[in-house]
Amino acid sequence: MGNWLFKSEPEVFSYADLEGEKKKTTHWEGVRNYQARNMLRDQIKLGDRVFFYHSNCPEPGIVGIAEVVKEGYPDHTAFDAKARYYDEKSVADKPRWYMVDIRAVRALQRVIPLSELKAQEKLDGLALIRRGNRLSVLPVSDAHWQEILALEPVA
DNA sequence: GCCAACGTTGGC
DNA sequence: GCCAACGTTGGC
Repeated sequence: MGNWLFKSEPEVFSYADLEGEKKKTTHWEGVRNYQARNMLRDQIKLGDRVFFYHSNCPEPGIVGIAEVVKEGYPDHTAFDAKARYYDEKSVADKPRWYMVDIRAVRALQRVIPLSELKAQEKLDGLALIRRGNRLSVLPVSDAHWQEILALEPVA
């Protein structure tokens, strides 16, 4: 089973928004980066776990857990000329962009802030805290997943 | 294929 | 708002 971290700007789509969706499920649309696309299309599998991360906000950090309920399929929002994520170079018979569906599992008891993740020696190598990594979809190793969850309990 | 210009991400 | 770190684009 794979572990991932998905970034979202809470002003655009927050973890609470995910919980408010029908069946607490959404399609992870709008990823327009080839590395992230490859993960969505090829590597992210049904049942994989996802940390939901809030970026570009007062307290960036991990706020919840979701799971993959549908594997990679074409991101149809790229086909719609009126949609925010329209890409004229992606067409239905040769889609350029992919997405998966995720469902909310639970909110964390507290936000685990980026600053705290950075301070953990045990999380060395975590893609999120490697210099300059701006991908919105990132892998998380089993060991790192466990280490992060171990940070959750409130003292 | 190189590389400068430009746009975006996202922490601070 | 600033700016570092990328990714993309397009001229050559």
